[in-house]
Amino acid sequence: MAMNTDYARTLLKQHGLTITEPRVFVLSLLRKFDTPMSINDIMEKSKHTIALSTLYRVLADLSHAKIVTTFSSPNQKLLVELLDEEREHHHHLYCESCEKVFDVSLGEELEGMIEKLISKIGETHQIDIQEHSFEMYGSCNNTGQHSLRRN
Amino acid sequence: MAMNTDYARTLLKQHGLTITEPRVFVLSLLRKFDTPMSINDIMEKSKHTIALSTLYRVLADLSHAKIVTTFSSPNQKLLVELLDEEREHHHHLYCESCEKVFDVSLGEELEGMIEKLISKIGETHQIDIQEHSFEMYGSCNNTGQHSLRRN
DNA sequence: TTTAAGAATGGGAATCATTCTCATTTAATG
DNA sequence: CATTAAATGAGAATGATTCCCATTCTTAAA
Repeated sequence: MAMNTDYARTLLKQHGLTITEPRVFVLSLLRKFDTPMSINDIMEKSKHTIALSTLYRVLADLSHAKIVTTFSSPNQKLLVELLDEEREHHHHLYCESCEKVFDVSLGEELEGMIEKLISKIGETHQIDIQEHSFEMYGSCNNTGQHSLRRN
Repeated sequence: MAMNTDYARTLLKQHGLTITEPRVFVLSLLRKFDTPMSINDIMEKSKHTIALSTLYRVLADLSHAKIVTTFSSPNQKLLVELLDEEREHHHHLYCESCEKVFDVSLGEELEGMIEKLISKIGETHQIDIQEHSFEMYGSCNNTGQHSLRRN
């Protein structure tokens, strides 16, 4: 899997993280597929050349540096996604039959309303609300069958 | 902890579930505190007289019967909440410093917009969206923590 | 370039939540 | 109260994540 590693190296440097093989691999992979990936996805793609414990540490580091975000799917699997500057604020739609995750943007109007609502709710509860997530769960017409793992 | 068990017994009967001590205890407890509770909360309140495996089974049963709902807090802890008919559709606000969970209603107008938006998104992605969740995360003072820990 | 010091890694053990197994107990029915 | 299926308790098994530590790699300075 020959990948261009410049993207990853630059990103790491920009965030003051040392450039190591596992970090570069993970970032390049996330960039290549440009979709949320699970621990297992990444392990498989690396052909298990990265230690599992290292992968967790790498994701924690990238997450703290705000290079990626992590969240969990309805079946509690950890998913990781790049957090580009250009990538706009979005939410997730899970298909529980084909097990895909789709990025969804709500659009300015609704996001604006939500923001306003959130600050009102924050005041009411005396809580500084830093984040919110909106997730949707559904199923496509692939009746209950899991799709073969995609590349 | 003397509790009135009529509520629980009636509820179980209504849903065709057998009336057993662990089920009655859990439902009475949820009713008494009327707030989302974790596995540990319930175990502590029961003074560990309920077996842990039983508690998981009871929650699974109650959940399938739609007597309760389960969801997880940002630190991946399972939370359980009663699902009354009267209890209106609501969302959750997590305070990550005091670790409380608040029920929040968005109000008719916004919920309506969201519903409309959801059906549009569903069409776009050819997915039948059955559920959605909207969650807010904040803190009442300033200490936060992520699910991926790194010291 | 070489090197020293700190940072990151690999591998495996430890931990934690959840599920499973099975022998025993209990609830519902008549 | 006897029968039968369902539920429970206890602990083992599983699976995900974190921890520990000896070894290796990165970086920055010499």
